Amino acid sequence: MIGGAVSDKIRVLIADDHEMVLDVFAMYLSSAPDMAIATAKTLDEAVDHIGAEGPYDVVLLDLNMPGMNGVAGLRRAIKLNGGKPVAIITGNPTPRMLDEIMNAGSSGIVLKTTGVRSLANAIRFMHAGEHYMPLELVRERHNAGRTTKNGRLSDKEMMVLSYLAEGKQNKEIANDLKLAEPTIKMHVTSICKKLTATNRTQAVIVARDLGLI
Amino acid sequence: MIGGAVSDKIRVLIADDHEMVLDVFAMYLSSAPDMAIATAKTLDEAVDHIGAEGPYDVVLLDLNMPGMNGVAGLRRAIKLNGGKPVAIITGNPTPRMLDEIMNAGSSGIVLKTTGVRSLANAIRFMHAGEHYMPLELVRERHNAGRTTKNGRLSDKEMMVLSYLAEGKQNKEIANDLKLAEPTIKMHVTSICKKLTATNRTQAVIVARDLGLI
DNA sequence: TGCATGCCCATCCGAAAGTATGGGTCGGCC
DNA sequence: GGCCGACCCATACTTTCGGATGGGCATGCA
Repeated sequence: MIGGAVSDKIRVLIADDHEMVLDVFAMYLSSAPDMAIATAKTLDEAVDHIGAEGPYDVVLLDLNMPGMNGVAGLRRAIKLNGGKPVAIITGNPTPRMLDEIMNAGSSGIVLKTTGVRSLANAIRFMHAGEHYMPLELVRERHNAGRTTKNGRLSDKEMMVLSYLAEGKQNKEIANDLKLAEPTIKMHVTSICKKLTATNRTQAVIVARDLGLI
Repeated sequence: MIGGAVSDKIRVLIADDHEMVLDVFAMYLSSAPDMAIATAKTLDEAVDHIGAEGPYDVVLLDLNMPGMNGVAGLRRAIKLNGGKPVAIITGNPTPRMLDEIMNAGSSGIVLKTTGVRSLANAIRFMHAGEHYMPLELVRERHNAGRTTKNGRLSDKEMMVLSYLAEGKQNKEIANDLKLAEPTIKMHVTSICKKLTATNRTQAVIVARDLGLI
């Protein structure tokens, strides 16, 4: 902490629909004397807080909260908070989600798996203008999951899989990727084998359950 | 509480990969003088605990924890805990998950959205041999979600949708439901319309995102 | 050098999916 | 009674999928 009046607390807003998580935040962080905590249970509540109290020094949003709609809610909050840091707090983010979160302009990601102790440090870090991301995420960013018992998915296969996960059909995928349709079919076949799925729909289901997408 | 020596504490085991959640449990429940809390971060850890310490009076398991594999891990824990109550703790369970959890023989479901205060009561309740389930779940059990902007899904449609979500094909579904294949096709078409999906794969995706399944 | 692997493409085929049309029963509701 | 909606079925058609076969090209490794 660099000097400053006692009243210069970091104003933190935390929003999560898991009231238990909110409880622990309030409990633990109220013992950190340099922060003032506000909480919300939906994105709309959080937005109201920001509207009424002005931008917070740090905003933490749960990704699966009502009103979030994936990164759409994140973007909304970032716009509202006037340039001050907005971060995501979540459990097991998929690689895809990580990309979207960081591309949306988030100041960082806090994992619920990391314990409360590191949270105060993460908040101060982001308040200082840094981007916070746990090491294990950075390391596994590219190679997360993708290894299955039947071999690992190649880059192209991951690419095709992400289109499958949107319900696209082979012709569309071929157009988007500038490839021929048979090539896409081949990739889909390969993906299904590696995921032990019998068709594209099952492949998407398995991939989701595995956190591949 | 029915009499008993002071040393007759309820032995509780809580397993969740969100260390934050574990923290709050330890913090809050240690102030409940009639309980002794143990924690774990994976199903295997929890199993080890049970193996070493014998069955716990109440076991709480996170559904999305490493090693759980849906209800499979729940069944494993129930078998191990020798008839004493095993419950699930989770965020936003889908109707489908609720069915599976209760059919697997769980003693109840605790929502992370309900705050810590009710947790101690839930534990004592289940320790007394009762089945615990939050009211909002009981009420919305049958009618959860299913209403979309294009109308609500009928019972038959929900049934077919659940098969779609397993990647089954029309012929299989027809056999299982003792219906003709064209009928299934009709239902699938109807489902896709109501979910604004262009094919079965997309239907499964939006249904999942909506928590319909 | 040979060989495996990943990537790309073409053609062909049968099966499945999706769409359309038409017709039937049942129950609830005005 | 007439109407509507949910459910059931059949036939027929087009598109898409999944699988198989066969070929070419580049990379890297033994």
